[in-house]
Amino acid sequence: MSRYTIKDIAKICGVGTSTVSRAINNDPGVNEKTKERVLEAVRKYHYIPNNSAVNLKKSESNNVAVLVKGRNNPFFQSMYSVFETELQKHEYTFTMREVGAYEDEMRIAQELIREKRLKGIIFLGGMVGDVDEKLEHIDIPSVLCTVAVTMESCNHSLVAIDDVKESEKVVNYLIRQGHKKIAMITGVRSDSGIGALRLKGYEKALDENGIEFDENLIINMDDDIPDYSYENGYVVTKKLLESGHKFSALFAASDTTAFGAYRAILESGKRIPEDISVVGFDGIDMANFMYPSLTTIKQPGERMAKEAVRLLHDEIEGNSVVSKTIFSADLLENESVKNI
Amino acid sequence: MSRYTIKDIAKICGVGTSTVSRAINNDPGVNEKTKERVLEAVRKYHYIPNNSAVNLKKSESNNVAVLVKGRNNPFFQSMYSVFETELQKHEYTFTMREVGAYEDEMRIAQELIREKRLKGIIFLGGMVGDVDEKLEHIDIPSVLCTVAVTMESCNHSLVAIDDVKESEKVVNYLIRQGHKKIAMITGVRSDSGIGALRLKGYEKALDENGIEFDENLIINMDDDIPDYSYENGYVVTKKLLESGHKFSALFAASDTTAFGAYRAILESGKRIPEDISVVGFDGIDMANFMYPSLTTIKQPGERMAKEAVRLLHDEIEGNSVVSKTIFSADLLENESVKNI
DNA sequence: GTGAAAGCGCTAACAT
DNA sequence: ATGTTAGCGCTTTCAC
Repeated sequence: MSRYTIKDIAKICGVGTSTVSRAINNDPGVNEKTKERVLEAVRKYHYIPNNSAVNLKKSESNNVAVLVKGRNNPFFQSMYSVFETELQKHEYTFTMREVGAYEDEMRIAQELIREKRLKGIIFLGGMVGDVDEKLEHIDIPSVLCTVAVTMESCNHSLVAIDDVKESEKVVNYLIRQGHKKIAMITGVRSDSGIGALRLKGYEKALDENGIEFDENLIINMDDDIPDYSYENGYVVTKKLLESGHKFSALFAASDTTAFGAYRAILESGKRIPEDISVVGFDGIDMANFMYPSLTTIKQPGERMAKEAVRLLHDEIEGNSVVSKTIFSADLLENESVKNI
Repeated sequence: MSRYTIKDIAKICGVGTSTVSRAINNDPGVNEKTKERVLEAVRKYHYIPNNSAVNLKKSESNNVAVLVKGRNNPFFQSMYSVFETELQKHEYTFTMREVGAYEDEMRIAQELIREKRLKGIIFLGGMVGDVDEKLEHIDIPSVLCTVAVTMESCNHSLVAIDDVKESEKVVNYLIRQGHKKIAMITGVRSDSGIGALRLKGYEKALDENGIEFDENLIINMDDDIPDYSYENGYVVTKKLLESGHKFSALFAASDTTAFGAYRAILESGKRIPEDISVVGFDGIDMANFMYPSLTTIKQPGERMAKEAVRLLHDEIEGNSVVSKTIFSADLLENESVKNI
């Protein structure tokens, strides 16, 4: 079965290629009848344009790409449909591209920019380190979304929450509920992203309340297991419980980690929240269906995605160049914390 | 900041474009020195080839695409890295493309075939209805993976499990444990995919054991909520509990649904498995960290992905045309079932 | 070992 | 309203 090109269709219909092109792309100045004839041939022979040729030819497009690092992050899942809807509202077509842990997101971004003649790009997740340097060669409007950078360290458009502040918030909440011995599961030892920021918030909260920092209650995720996984939360919590160090509350750096922690705690015969209170971070769907439901910090994923599109659009339209939006996240008070 | 093309680099280096092309693509017949010179310019000016042009020009590639319907299905998550590794082993480069619920997967497949000059394509998930008709215009080797088709109804390469048989297996297990009043959460009313197949297995198991089918114990997922979501499992289980119909065991059509069901059951004051036994289907990671851990049917995701690649490779190499592999899934006996 | 040139399939002037 | 044609940026003969 052979593949038809625009030339074939033109020949079949006895018209020029440009007429076929116009008919396909709904160009106004085409006779209704010829148009119908062309479209019928298109259907009949299952002609599908070659996007490589289209992209190559067009000097510009309305494509916007969303580049995701850590596609399986459940927190991102609430954002995908929002990106899609919002970009469509602004008449952009969009491409979602996942970048693997091993891949160079900047390289991929560059390839995409050329290949699809992107108008703009949104980076979702990832992107630690010197952001400005990394983005140096991205010569189209771009917005960072949900990346672990601090305001100051970055000279690009940005949508995020203040991980330090929010983590401080939830730990303060625990303290208000009477907890003093608060354990924390933070990122792997080498982590410099959200794990580190959330740990910083934890430390600040303790400090403000005159509670002494106890290294024994800080536990890093296991390097040999995917970080922020259920299993990691389970394994390290189990280790913590076995260590014998006492604590009345546990702050997990993510809801998924908290889920693993639940299992470890319950398995050890302890109850949540009667014996140990637990809080998470992210506010993913799962938190509400855990039993007891998980008290956590809920990031406003939908609003963040929407704002990222808005900033990108502004930048594309030239209305502004660099602007940052830091959202405040809400404490979602569920059942996993006991007032002692 | 301007974008460099191969011509620019050629000019800068004082060579022809073909030399640049050869240098970039590691063509053997290039003088080491010129090659070095070219690559340095490439680095210096951040030249990145335009993939559209590359794809357009090349008459064939080693690209294989994996087209996923329902990317967020957690069961698929264990498969992605396997596809990647296995395809790489066979020297294929691979593209993962998600197709939205609203999108026409066949259209996208066709576009991809032309755009990337695909050698083969794997369809992961989706694909209900008349598969043969849908695939009629896919003129490259293709393999269906984890789709809800029955062996007979499809004349294409296929990797799957037998949903009916496996569901029968888990229900039989419940019956062996002494359960007679077994409720089931199945797909939405209009579902003709896995929900329907798994329901059929349930019916068969009951039938074989002379247990009367009780319509009151079958509950469809709610149309107004994403199917197979936690929430759907929660909502319908709650409804079932409130209906007052008695049952000692609950079979949820997926692990995620079972997770929602857990919450509904526990919230109602009942215990798992003492009061109600629960089983799921899929065998995703989560099942092992639920409390109690969920007894379920574990689909061999990794092996299925591997086999899909093998079949595709065979087909590409012309060793075979159509072959089907039906894997058997294992009953994962965890803690959520009580012997009564 | 290297360059010139043809052409992949399409769109968009520019003609007519 | 429609056809002709020049490239988009690259790879790949084919000469040298």
